[in-house]
Formats: sequence, C-alpha cells, structure tokens
Amino acid sequence: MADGQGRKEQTREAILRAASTLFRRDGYHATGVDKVMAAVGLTAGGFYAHFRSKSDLLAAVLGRGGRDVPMFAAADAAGLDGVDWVRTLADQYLSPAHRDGPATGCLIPALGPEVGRADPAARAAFEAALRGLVRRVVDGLAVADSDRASSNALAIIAMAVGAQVLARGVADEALSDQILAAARGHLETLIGPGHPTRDAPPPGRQGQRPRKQGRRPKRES
Amino acid sequence: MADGQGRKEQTREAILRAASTLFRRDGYHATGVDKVMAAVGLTAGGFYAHFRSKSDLLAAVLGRGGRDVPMFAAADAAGLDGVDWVRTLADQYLSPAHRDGPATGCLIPALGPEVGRADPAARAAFEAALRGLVRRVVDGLAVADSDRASSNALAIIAMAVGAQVLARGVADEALSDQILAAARGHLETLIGPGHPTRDAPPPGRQGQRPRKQGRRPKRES
DNA sequence: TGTACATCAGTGAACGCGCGTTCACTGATGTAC
DNA sequence: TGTACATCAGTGAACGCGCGTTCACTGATGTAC
Repeated sequence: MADGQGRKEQTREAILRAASTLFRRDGYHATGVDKVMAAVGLTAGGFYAHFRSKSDLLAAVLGRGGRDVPMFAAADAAGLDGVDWVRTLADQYLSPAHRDGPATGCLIPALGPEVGRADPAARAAFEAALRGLVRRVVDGLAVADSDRASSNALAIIAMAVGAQVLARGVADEALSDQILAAARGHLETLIGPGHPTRDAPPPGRQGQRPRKQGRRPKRES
Repeated sequence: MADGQGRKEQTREAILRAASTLFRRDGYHATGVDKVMAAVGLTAGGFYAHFRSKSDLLAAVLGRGGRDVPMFAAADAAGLDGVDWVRTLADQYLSPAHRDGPATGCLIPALGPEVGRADPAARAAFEAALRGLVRRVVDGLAVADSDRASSNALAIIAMAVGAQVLARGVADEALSDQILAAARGHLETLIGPGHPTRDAPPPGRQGQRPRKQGRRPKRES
C-alpha cells in the first residue's frame, strides 16, 4: 500500500462524492443509503463501515464545503483571489448553467432548508463551510470597514442563494432568467468598490432582455 | 346547508392548512399523507376524495400563497399597503421569530428547493404566488422606473429568502442573528427611496450588536 | 309522520415497495514463520 | 517457497417500519313520497 490513501479511504471518498451529488440532485430525504452505495457500485450493508448513520453522512458531505463544487474548485485551480475570485464566482453562481445543474452546484440552495432541520453536527459542519465562504467573499470586497465588509458578504451570499432558490422553483424560464439577472445586477453594487451604496452601475435593465439560453432540462442525469 | 362552505369543503381546507404547516416544519418529502390526515383527525384513505395525489396537495398548498402565513395575513388585515407594507413585512420576515417559526412562516425558505424538484403544476403554483408577492413589493418601492422596480423587488425577495435559509442552517445563534441583521440593513438600501444606490443609510453595523433574543428551539410544536 | 331509498364523507385493511440499520458471513489480501 | 493464520472491506438477507395509493365497506345525513 504505497498509496497515500488506503483502499477503504478511497471508498469513503467515493461514497462522499456520490452522496454529495445525489443529495443535491434529489434532496437529502429523498435519497436512500442504497442509492448512494449503488452509485459507488457497492451494497447498502457496507455503508456502516464508513459512516455511523445517514445523518453522519450529511454532516460529512457538508464538511467538504465547496470541494465537490467544480465552480469553486476551478476558481482556486486558476489561482484567483480577492476581487477577481468574487466577481468570477458571482457570475458563475448566478448563471443559468448553475440553476440547471444543481447536482454539481452549490450545496446551499439545494440543501439549505434540510440542513435547517438536521441535527447539530450537520448544522455545525454547514456553519463552518459557510464561514469559510464568507471569509473568501470578505477578502474580495473593496470595503475598508470590516464590520461593513462582513455585512456585505453575508448579504451577497444571501441574495445569491435566494436567487437560485427562486430561479429553480419558478416554472417560466424567462422569469427565472430575470431573477438571476436582477441578482447579478445588485451584487455588483454590494461588491464595491468603496462605500457599498456609491459608485455602482445602475441595476435594473438586465432582467428585461430576453436571454435565450437553450431548453432547461427538468432533471440532470 | 345554509353554510357558505359544505362539509367536504371545510375538510379540504383543514387538510390544506395542516399540510401547509407540516410541510413547512418537516419538509414535503418527510411528511406523510397519514401524518397530514391524522393532524386533521382523519385516516389516510379519505385523502384521495380531496386530492388526486400528494404532489397535487403540494401544488394546492403553494397555490394558497401567503394565506397560511400570519405575517402576511396580518399586514393585510391591518390595511397596510405601499411602502408601509414592504417595510413592515421586511422587518418581520427578517426577524429571529420568523427564523424560529418556519411552520407558520413563509413557504419559500422552507420548501423552495423541494419545489425546484417538484412537477410542473407545483412549480406553476409557486410561480403564481411569487408573482403576486413581487407585485406587492413593487408597489411599495419608491422607484420610478418600472424595470428597476421589478429588478429591485426580485433582489429584495431573493435576499430575504436566502438570509432565512442561511440563518436557519447555521448552528450558532449569534451568527444567525448577524445574517438577519445584515439582510435587514441592505434591504433598506433596495427599498428606496429613489435611486437604489443613493440616499441609503449605511448598512454594516447592525450585524455586530449582540441581540439576545431568547433561546432558539430546535423544533416548534 | 313514517318509511324506503340515494348520496356521500370517511374507514380501515391491504397492495407492493423502499426506508435505515444490523449482523453473521465470505473471500481476498497481508503477515509470520 | 509454502503453509497457517489474521485482518478487513464488503455481501446479502433480514429486522420493523412507514410510504403513497386503492377499494370494498360503513354509517350518517338528506330526499321522496
């Protein structure tokens, strides 16, 4: 075993990745342990050699934060940081592609409410991941006052998360696009520079442009 | 039957109210038809005299919009409208009380992601309710340009929804309060008056004040 | 007023199925001598 | 090099239970004459 990871460790990782994807796609409650294990090519019984319970798995998935989200991994791989990181992520986060691909998207708009009903361990893991995200956003804001920076960061994340929840819930694609466009416009205002209520391009127009983006699939594979 | 509502109609209403509460508290998937009917004092079999399926019930619940949300009903009963309506609702929506009482709160932060995975009928019902909410918010904004007004309204709703999702997910109450306070501060900016990026009180401070608000119960009764 | 019948909301048992979890086991791999 | 044993990841059947839905039925209420 010259490998850095043992065989068991690799299986655990595979379970985590599969669970993360399935939870985001179908929801935590709607995804069975059997389905997760089957996605890895194993049977349900083996699950309990890796996790104490299904809710333990949820906590572990949340603990991985953005590591299973290509959007975040790619931004890091590209060496982005500061304001570049925030602007790039904001654009990708609020894209129709992200709306249409929850299985590989951010965990929060996919699982947020279920986390709110989960046990303390899962909520603590979620909180840790969120704090990490807030730190990254704060670092990218052109805002001197640190209180205001964290307030802006929280508002940015809240608006982005809420916009995806709304955009995914709505039946009409045009309205859905409008929601994302509105959030994109207003996020610019919050990112800076300087005083969050100064020097910002006026938001408002973008939502009206018909953005044809191709069909929106009901469900990804 | 001199009543405005027949016996069956009353039962249907009771089922809807119970389902709305239970769905918000425990989630749509985690709530069984039996539980809903038991909450009304009936057995599961009778359910199908009122609804074609469980997902039909979800669509019906969503179709009621804010009618099962005391916060909205009270604002209407008080005769609020325009900017008063928006400010009052924004404050209540982003209160710790709303965070701690999802069962009687807005449907969106409680059920949003599950609606995103639901069938077209449920999504259409959700969309209609959301459009109604947007209209009310637009009417309350001191913003002349109608494109900008609807963009602002969407951003306001997105931020409020996202803030509740984050606030409910996080384990630490202080951070949770901070999230709500940040959203409250930035919402003021979006409500107006005039240009959304001018004449706004600087947000940022509120999030730092320790707001003791009493214990946060894990689950309401 | 009394009897016979129709309507209809709700019952409760049953359907096949999937859930989370346990556990005795198999069979491949690694180690000791 | 060969044999005996230990380790250990994963199997697969079983547990009790709850799921969404169907359907023959009950029993209360309403209507007709």
